Amino acid sequence: MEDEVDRLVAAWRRERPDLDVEPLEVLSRVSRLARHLDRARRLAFSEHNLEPWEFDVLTALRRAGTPYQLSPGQLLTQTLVTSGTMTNRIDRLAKKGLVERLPDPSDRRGVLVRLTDEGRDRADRSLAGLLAQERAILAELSRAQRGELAALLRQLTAPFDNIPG
Amino acid sequence: MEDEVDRLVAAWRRERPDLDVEPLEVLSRVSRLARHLDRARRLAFSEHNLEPWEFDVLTALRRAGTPYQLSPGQLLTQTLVTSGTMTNRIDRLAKKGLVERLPDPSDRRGVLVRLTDEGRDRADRSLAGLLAQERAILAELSRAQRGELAALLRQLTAPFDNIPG
DNA sequence: GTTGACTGTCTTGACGTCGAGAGAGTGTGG
DNA sequence: CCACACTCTCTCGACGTCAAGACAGTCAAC
Repeated sequence: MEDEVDRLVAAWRRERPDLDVEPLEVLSRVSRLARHLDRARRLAFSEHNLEPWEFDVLTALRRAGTPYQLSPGQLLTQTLVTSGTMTNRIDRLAKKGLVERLPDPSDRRGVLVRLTDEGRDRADRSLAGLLAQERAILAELSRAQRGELAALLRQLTAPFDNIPG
Repeated sequence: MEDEVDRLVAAWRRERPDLDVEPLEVLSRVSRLARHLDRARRLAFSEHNLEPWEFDVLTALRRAGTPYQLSPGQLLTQTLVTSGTMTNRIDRLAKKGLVERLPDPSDRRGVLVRLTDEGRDRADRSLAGLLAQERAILAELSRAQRGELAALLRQLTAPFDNIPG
């Protein structure tokens, strides 16, 4: 089955036969698929009255385990946003009663963001919804193919995640 | 090599052993990698004084071939943005002299967006830069692996690209 | 020809993100 | 113990995106 990137690559080969556009076969697909996923997630979360960015923060805290708290800095590296954005997100989530800010007892510059009980419930319920949706998207592939795909992607993400950049 | 998604999945297995989080192995990596790619592209384009969104529009027109023109609607499907966003992008590119708006001779509702000579040069020059950067990122994989990865991703993107959604 | 559904583009207002930098606090080397 | 470089969070203004809807134009059925 052909996709939009096949058409894109064919067009470049016609217009710029002097260039090797093979990299686009992988990375343009990654970018476009991510964009489609964003849209699908937005739709799935709207049933739970959650925005994708809210999900990202709440689940990062949920994953941390009891007592469900992380510093803003730790949340940054997990969600790949800037510090200004995270301050804003925490403000809005706190106003909705899903998280609360506590002073970090061991560093007076620092802050700890803690999930409230309601925040924890919202995180748990929306995760199940997300997984159902993602399973449907991945039904195109066999279990073995999904494993291969995950392994190949890991090779590309690992350098970004480990060499801090 | 471990990546952030490995840590994320391990955390869920500890916190929610009742759930099957296998889908995250693939789709969280796609989302995170796309985010890293965005940042890298922004950096690469800044050498050419171009924003990623400008690149997306200019190259879509460049790929169309002589006379380098497409309707706003065609640009929408290629760039996955909404119509309001595209209107705004075209306005800004027109103000910079990289594209111009022409009335569509065959449909008076319609508009054609055409690349100017300078727009074309910018598209061509920045594409080469992007490809170089992407080649570096993909050097982690063998040629055969890149082919496999592209094929697996195509299976996931094709439904989105073909069933209009 | 008119009607009515549809299409293509643009307008508007709200929202979220970013980049740059400020301010408070830490901790190490001299 | 003091300076200085560094870390952490927050502030601010500019910007780009989105969703919803307005509006003009098209086209097929009658």
